Amino acid sequence: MATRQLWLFKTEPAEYSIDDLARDGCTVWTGVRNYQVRNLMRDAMKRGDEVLVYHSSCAEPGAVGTAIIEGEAHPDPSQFDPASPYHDPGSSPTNPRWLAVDVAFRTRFAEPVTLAAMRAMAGLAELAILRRGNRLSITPVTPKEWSIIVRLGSGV
DNA sequence: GCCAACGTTGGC
DNA sequence: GCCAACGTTGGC
Repeated sequence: MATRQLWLFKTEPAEYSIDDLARDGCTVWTGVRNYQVRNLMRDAMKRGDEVLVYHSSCAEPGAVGTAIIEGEAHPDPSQFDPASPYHDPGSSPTNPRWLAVDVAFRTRFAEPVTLAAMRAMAGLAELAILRRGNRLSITPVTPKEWSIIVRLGSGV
């Protein structure tokens, strides 16, 4: 079995929250419009990779649960939809510019792991989203970081 | 290819 | 709403 990779996905809960994902069970993670993130999805993300779901741009930013990648990256349908805020008139179905992955709900943390709590953990000093100026909506997570955050989320 | 202007992100 | 940080755009 290939090595399992771990990721952190940011989402604005006003737009799509962990509760929405729990309700839907599975969703197409659309709207990535950054080339670095697209390349991560295309080149590094695999079925079975696990995801920390993080709420950003909200009253209490933090990690709120986990999910799993259901398959390889595929063209993001929202880029072709003129009614979508993610519509990209410069992209065409024969040469799609943007990709999406399918993500399935796994767990909702008993306690949200707030940004402040993560900053307070020495073991998370290198976590990508805590680094100054980080703006990527998807970043890799190490197994050690994953276990710290999941343990905090379990309320232990 | 440089780089200034502009737009976006996201915490506070 | 402010602002730092960074990506993208477009004139040259």
